[in-house]
Amino acid sequence: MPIQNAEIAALLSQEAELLEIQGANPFRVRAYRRAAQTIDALPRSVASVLAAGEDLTALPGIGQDLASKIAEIVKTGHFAALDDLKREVPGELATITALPGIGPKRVSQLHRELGVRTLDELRRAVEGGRLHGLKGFGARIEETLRTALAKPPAETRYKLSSVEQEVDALISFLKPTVGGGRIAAAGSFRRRKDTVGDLDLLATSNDAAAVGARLVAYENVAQVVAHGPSRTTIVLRSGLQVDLRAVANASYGAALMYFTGSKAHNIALRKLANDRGWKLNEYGLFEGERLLAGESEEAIYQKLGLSFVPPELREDRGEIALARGGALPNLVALADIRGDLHVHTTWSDGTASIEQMAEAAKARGYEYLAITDHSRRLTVAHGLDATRLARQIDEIDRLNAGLHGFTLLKGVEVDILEDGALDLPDSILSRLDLVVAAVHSHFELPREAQTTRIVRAMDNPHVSIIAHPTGRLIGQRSPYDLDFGRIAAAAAERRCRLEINAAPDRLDLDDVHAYAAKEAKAVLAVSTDAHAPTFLEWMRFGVDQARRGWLETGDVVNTLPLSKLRKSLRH
DNA sequence: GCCGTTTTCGGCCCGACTGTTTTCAGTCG
Repeated sequence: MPIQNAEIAALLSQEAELLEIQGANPFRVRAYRRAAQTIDALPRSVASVLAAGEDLTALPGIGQDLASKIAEIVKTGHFAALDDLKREVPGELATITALPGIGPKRVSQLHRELGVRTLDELRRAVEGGRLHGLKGFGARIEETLRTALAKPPAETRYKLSSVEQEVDALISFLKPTVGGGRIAAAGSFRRRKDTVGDLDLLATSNDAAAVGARLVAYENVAQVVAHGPSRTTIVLRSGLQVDLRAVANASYGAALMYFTGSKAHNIALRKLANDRGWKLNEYGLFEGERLLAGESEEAIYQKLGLSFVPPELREDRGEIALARGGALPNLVALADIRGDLHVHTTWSDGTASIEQMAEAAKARGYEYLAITDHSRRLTVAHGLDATRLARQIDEIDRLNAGLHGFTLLKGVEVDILEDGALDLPDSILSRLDLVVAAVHSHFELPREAQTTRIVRAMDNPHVSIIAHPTGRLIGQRSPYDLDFGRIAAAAAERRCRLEINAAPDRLDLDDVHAYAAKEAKAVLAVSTDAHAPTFLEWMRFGVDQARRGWLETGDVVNTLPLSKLRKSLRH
């Protein structure tokens, strides 16, 4: 099986780690990191890009040298330069740099002077008091190490939806200290990434120190990592790290921009500033000492000759070049969504009646709502057989007669069986307005079989949408093995839509896949998969991911008004 | 190692905080 992008990226990252420990040119290290990031976010597999005879040097941050190294990895499955490097620098040293307070310099020193190569050896060195007298290692660092070694920090990311609750609580807690100033969440949270590693808060206040002091006093603080006059870092009991930065009002935009990131986007912007002989930092855009812009992000982008880049696009995936030409996509927004095309009711495993779901959808200002209960194979969810589905169709017809300015669409979420056949006969599917098809079993099929299975399901002309196409559950279940390029191309050909499932623990497709789907000219549907009326609110999480995938209204089928949606569904 | 509407060589984002030091290196974001 061809090597996956994530594996290539991991090899490049390892190379960067070891080069850094070795003391290599930091820009060379960065080049490997950047290449790893580019490959990781690439919508198509590198193997298929190469197979198509395309040139990797077209990708940002990949030149001749890296292109040939990546080609070597794809061809042989090995990275000779990394293997060589591992002979000079033990690969396990990289695990030690993950400890707080220990970076490449100290790890290299530990290796050089104490022969430490692994976490275990480090633990023995600390316990044996062998760090005493080591230059640059004082009592505090030793204590930090002792703590970290006893309980290694788990690399966890938190679901966007759960961080959102924490943000609301923190902001209302800190609000009293900012006076007339502002407070906002930035970082990957503001970029609406599906998961958040740590939370970045920004405040403007006349009394910056007071904001930090208040954060340290927050009841859920488990640890204060750093606490200075303008920056405070704490860890909450939940394990979530919170970084607070306070600046003056005149720097709000610059600080928001800096703290929103991404890091790669910032570096690219600062380089643009440099090219003009200016300097960009979290306090503003400067020509010498003179402030050119700083209070708003808009003004800074404008000065740099760019249109405003929505936070969701700030990943250095080509957005800066487009912003220079004023050619950024006009991203889909929550207000563009006219209905939900995937919800459940008490007819299967939902908790509310069709009427209650319709009521909630109407209250959201929707024009339509598709009722898509499970099919018979999903017995645990009381899936519908053809007979019950026929009764539900009659029930919806009856309800529609009493509704005004709002329409219930007749649908189903039909199981895709192991061989790609559907769980209900065409005779009943043909009576529906739309058919959502989904994989709920046999997640372990090999890539070829899984891909063919889903393409076969799309071969059925009744199938309108493939639900949660990769099957991932964030933090719980990996996506099943798929050739997503084939899925997206097949969807485009058959005019079958691919879903962005907005449920916070799915967000499936994710941003990168959504982008790839658009590239393949497939159309998407953003749906909540709500099993209760309140969960219709999840739509915004789906729209967030759609925006991160560069989608515009034309890419999302449920931005269409009802009449056009109906035409589209008929093909 | 990458990259060029000043450049194919010489740059490469920038600052806060900590700890261990007496002026700064390392780490982090």
